[in-house]
Amino acid sequence: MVKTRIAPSPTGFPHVGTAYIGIFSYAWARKNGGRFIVRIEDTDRKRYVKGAEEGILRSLKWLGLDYDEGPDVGGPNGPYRQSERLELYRRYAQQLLDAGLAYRAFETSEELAAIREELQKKGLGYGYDGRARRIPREEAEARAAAGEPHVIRLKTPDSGSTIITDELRGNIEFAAEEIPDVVLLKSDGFPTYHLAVVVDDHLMEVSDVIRGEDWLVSTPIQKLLYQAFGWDEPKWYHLPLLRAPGGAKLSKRTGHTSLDYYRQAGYLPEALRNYLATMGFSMPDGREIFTLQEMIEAFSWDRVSLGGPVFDEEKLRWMNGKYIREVLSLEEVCERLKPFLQGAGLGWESDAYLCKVTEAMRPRFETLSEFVEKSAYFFDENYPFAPKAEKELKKGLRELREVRDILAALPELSHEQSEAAIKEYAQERGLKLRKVMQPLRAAITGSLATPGMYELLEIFGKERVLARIERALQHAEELEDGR
RNA sequence: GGCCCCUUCGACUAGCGGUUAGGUCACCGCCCUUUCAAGGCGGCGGCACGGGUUCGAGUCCCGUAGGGGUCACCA
Repeated sequence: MVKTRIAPSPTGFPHVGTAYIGIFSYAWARKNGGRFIVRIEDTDRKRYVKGAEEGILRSLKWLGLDYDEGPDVGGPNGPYRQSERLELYRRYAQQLLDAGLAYRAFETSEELAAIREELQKKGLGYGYDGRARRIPREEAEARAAAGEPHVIRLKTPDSGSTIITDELRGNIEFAAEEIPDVVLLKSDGFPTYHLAVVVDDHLMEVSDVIRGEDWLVSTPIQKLLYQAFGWDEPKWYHLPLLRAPGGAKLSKRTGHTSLDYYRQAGYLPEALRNYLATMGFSMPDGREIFTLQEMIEAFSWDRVSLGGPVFDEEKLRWMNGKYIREVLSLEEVCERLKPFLQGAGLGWESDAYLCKVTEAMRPRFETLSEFVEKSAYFFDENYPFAPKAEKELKKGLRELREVRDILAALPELSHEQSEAAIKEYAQERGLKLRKVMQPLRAAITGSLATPGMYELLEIFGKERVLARIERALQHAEELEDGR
């Protein structure tokens, strides 16, 4: 059975990179009718951030990546939090020690720094020369028994090479000199990534490891570990890393990397997930808007490209707008807008009203928060007047008063009736339509960028329109006086 | 710097030996139009470079360059 996992570290906010890898892991598992699991890699006590795990799990769910096993849902191979599996790692480290495949090392961090520097001078790329291998077994055990702080290191080959198979790139060969005797168990008794990931992936029966390319060069270490334990290694897939505009790895400095940001900015999880999927994956028919389900159906590794994709928020915005105006139903969009309106302290008289406004605004906003920014005048009678709107008001006072009377004479401001009346008025007076529309628009919205006038009139209704015009007229007078 | 990976328009990508190198975002123009959008139509723009292999290379091989990753008791 195909089993994939996402293994985030709770060291901060939920990262888009986690979601990106998660989407591919999820798709591959579902494609094969397999399982997708979440494991929390919290073995670094220094970098642990309280609440980070919750944020990550919430984000995965938000994106629709439901997992079959995880720290909060359990599963047959738990616990799914590495900090709760320490005994396991110690036991397996001991096993390697007993087999002579690992050894205890007693250098302090200062000594290691010195060794590293020395090796650096000799032009060697990494930081430990394996000197503790020479400590006799009995002596090492005695020192350990006496409580001397130490780590356990993997004994890697002195010569030859290790060849790994990356499913996306083929065989990659690493010379023995490139594979250091890495630490497996730290002096605090916690495992390092290498030990923990191998033990857990094996015990949790992960068959396909899908992760970021930054892990590629550490794969031989893990392969060696699988061999040391006598276990079958999983298939390895290394996805290119997301880049920031300019090419550097996406980071806090170069762009928005927190999933919380995207949620708060009013991006839809469907759109973000869709956009992330296009970072490396493409549909056979070239379509860019597709559901998770459609991705799963069409998914194939030879449709995945290996160049590091640049994350372009501009295009994400476009895609989000596309979802708002073409993918989600109008009712769905209205629902999603509610928390954003509430967050801005705006209320709406009824769902029907909110939906009418949303319908009119639909082609005019690309994120949910943008709707709030551009639509406040629909939800507040004391809307402000933009400078440009004030200018239109002053220029068109006469037309505004006249059109007010025209509208006041109508029984109701339906699209059809308003249009007929306004057009007739403009024609009789020989006015360009915009000469009457712009002052009216400025008056009833305080803005010059709005939906069509007849929709506005219908949405507000006669009473509110007339009240708004009066208020604008008054505002214009105050402007005159102030001058 | 050593090692490893990657390389098609500014960005995301299609292409899997024979294509006028296609699509999307962005940008520009036109249309629609009461404003702003959306939408429609059109345009700009690319196979990093050099060698091979081949009747024929964006597609295969080698080299160079560029970009990225990695060299922790972090993941």
